[in-house]
Parts: sequence; C-alpha cells; structure tokens
Amino acid sequence: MTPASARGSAPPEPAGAAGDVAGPAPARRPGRPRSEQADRAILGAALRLLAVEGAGAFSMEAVAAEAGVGKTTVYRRWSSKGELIGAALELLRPPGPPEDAGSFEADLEAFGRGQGGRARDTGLADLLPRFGVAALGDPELRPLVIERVVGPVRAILAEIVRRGIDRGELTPGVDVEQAVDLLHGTTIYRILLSETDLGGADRTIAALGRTLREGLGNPG
Amino acid sequence: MTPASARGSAPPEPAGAAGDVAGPAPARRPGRPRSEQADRAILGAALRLLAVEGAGAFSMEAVAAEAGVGKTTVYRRWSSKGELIGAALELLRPPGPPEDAGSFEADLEAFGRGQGGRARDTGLADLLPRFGVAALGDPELRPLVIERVVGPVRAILAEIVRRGIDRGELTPGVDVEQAVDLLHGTTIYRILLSETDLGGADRTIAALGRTLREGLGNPG
DNA sequence: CGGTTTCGCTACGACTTCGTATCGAAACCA
DNA sequence: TGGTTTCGATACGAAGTCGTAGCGAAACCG
Repeated sequence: MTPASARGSAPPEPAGAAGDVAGPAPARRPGRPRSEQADRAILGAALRLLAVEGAGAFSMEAVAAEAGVGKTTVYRRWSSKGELIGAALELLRPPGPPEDAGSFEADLEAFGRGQGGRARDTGLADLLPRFGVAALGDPELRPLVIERVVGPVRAILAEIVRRGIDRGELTPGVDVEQAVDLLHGTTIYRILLSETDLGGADRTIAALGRTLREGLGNPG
Repeated sequence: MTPASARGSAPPEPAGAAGDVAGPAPARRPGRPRSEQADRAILGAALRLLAVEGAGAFSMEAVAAEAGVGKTTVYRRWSSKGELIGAALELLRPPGPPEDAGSFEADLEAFGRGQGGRARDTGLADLLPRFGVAALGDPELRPLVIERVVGPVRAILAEIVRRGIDRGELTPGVDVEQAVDLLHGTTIYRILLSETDLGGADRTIAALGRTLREGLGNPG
C-alpha cells in the first residue's frame, strides 16, 4: 500500500555495464548470483497482469505464479507491491532527447516509432501503454506515473512542437501546452479505448500531427 | 467479478414518476418501502470510493460503511460489485441529443456546461469523470463504460462536429471520428492528469474547440 | 571441500473480502 | 392488530492476500 518509495533495496544492477574503466571492482558478491531471467520474468508478469487483467487481479502471488517463480524471489527484489509496480513503471520512461527528424510530422513519427519499438524490444510490445493507463487510474500510483512517465513524454512532445514553431510549420502563437495536451491526450485516449492491437495507436500520432498542423499552422 | 449483467433484480423504481396516466396502478407493495436516501447514499459512496480511493479500496463493505448503511441494504439492491458499479455508471450517461447553440464553440460549451452541471446537481460534481476513468481502467468494466458512456458522448460530439461542417465552420473533408478523438481524448486526458478541481477540465472544451477549428477550418 | 547466496516450494498467522444468514426494530398497509 | 418488507448490526464460512519463515537443492567463489 505504500506508494513505492523506490528505495535502493536491491536494484538489479547489470554488474558490469559501465564498470569497464572507472571505479573500484564491481564487488563480486559471494554465493549464487541472482537470475536476470527471473528479473525479466517477474517484470513481464507484473506488466501483463496489471495491463491485461487489471488492478484487481494484481497480487504478488499472481505475479510469482505467472512468472513461474517463487514468492520469495519476488520479495527479495521488491519488498512490496508498490515497489514492484514502480520498477515496472521505469520501463515506460521515454528515452533521452529526440533527434531532429526534419519536420513536425517526421519528428512525431520518429517519436511514436521509438516508443513502440522500444516496447517491442522487451517482448511486451503493446502492454506498456495499457499498463501505464492502469497505473494512472490508481490514486496511489498516479503521482508517480505523472512524474516519471507523463512528464518526460510531455517534455519531448513540447520540444517537437517548439521545433515546429521554429521551422515555421506552426504559427508562433501556438499554445505549446495545449498542443501537447492534444497530442498526448488523444494518443492515450486511443490506447484506452482500443480493445486490441494497441501498437497502432502510437503509429497514428503522425497522422494526428498533420491534422493538427493544418489547424495550428498557417498555410496562408 | 461478473461484469454486471445489469439484471432487473430490483431497480430503484421511483414508483410514480411517469405513472400519472398510462398503465395499471404502480402496484404499491406491502411492507416498509425502500429508503431512497439509502439509494443515494450508496451510489454516492460508491462513486467517492472508486474515484478518490481507487479500485483497490473499493469493496462492498467499504461502500456500506461509507454510506452509513448495512451491508444487507447494499446487497438487496445490487447483488454484486459489478452491478453496483454498473448502476453508478448510469449517472455518467449523457443526456439526450444536444440543442443547436448556433456555433461550433457554443455547442461545445453548452455540452461541457451540461455535463458539469448535471454532475453538480447530484452533489458529486467533480467525482464523476474520475470515476469513469477509474472504471475505464478496469478490464472487466471497460466494455461497459465504452458502451454506456463513451459511445453516447462520442455520438454527441460527432453531431456537434457535423453541425460545424454543415455551418461551414469546419472544412467538409474533416475526419469526424478523428475530430471526436481529439475533443474527447484531450478532455479525458486533462481529467486524468488533474489532481484537483476536475470541474475545470470540462469547461475548457470550448477553448479546445477554437484551437481545433482554426486548424480544422479553412479561414482562407 | 566449506561458505554463501539464491533458487522454487510449502506453510504460516493475521487480515480482508465476498456473499449469506440471522437478529430485533422500524415502517408501511389492510 | 397482524402481515409484510426493509432497516442497521453482527456473525459466519470460504476464499484470497500480505509479508515472513523454513526447507532442501542449486549455483557460485576460494
């Protein structure tokens, strides 16, 4: 019930990801190492359960069973429900600043493809957005989702809108926040309503952008 | 867990609402009549709980306690969780066809005011949208919400968009469904993100309409 | 090999939830 | 008054959940 304070109890360190040159030795701990496969299985099960079955079906026991893992193995990594969800939420965090793709719609399409593609890499493709929405519906998790996911996504979209203004594709008077509301809101809305094939929702963001530009822009 | 088949087990009949002229006598039943105040208290408590505390805190016992009512009194009316939520959902159903307010933005503002005003009448003002979103996040309830709430609202918004086209405010080529996505999606998105004062979200729909019109319309 | 940690599994106590049953009291009608 | 239904309160069995603890086995290191 505690809102996932995200304490560093046991972050699944890659133990050697960037430890090539700097810092002391990765401090190889004695004993059997933690299974990274279990990490993935647990996170994946958590995602699947909350996204597909809903908050009602989300329990630590169900996660463990779905992941084919003992309950102990789950609690050793995340000591409560909130922490586990918080960790899974991290998968939704968008990547760094977007690269300039040349035009407003191209930027949007690149962003959409990046989001969808990243999700597809994890093998959980279409579950992530629904997962985010489900978490957003929970009053305890909402602040976390807004801070870690919605905020960063909005920042990226705002940057894309600002670029459009700089390029002269959008009129300078455009309300950036409102434009972001339209872009992100409509995308999430479609994810929310779609019963299947969530992947498509992201991809249509470019078409959305065109409609908005023809509105927000001044072709004359 | 059953998705609220909405059987007519005991619909809280006003018992005399439209029974002035037509039909046989309202069939006054013997015994103590059901308390309409209990009806309102239960529905209100259900709304409050799901909207404010979230799906996790929603239990029949919590509803009964919040309503200051015995559990029996709840189950006598709605025999399961799903049925109760389904009934509360009914409060979100938009009214009939909207009246022509003269312009696209006026139509939108009238619609927004109608939605907000109706909610305010029930004394539950800002809770209803959040309640809808919370219910939308539940896989079991989503189809119900879409059918009874989202669909009708979309129909109204589509009608408003079509009127805008007929009036020449919007270009004839406008994709009505996409425009509705933008209007409804952005509105729901704002409700979803707002931590407080949900009432404002509906009211800004007119401003949203203006932005869209300047995009969707052809001023040249 | 011993030492250490994680593995999956099972069981535990405390708690909550569901939906039902029972209780005496209250509210209505004939 | 008697008959009927609802009222709030309480208790119930069955089921699920949380987070912890113990088990023997496996996986690593020195």
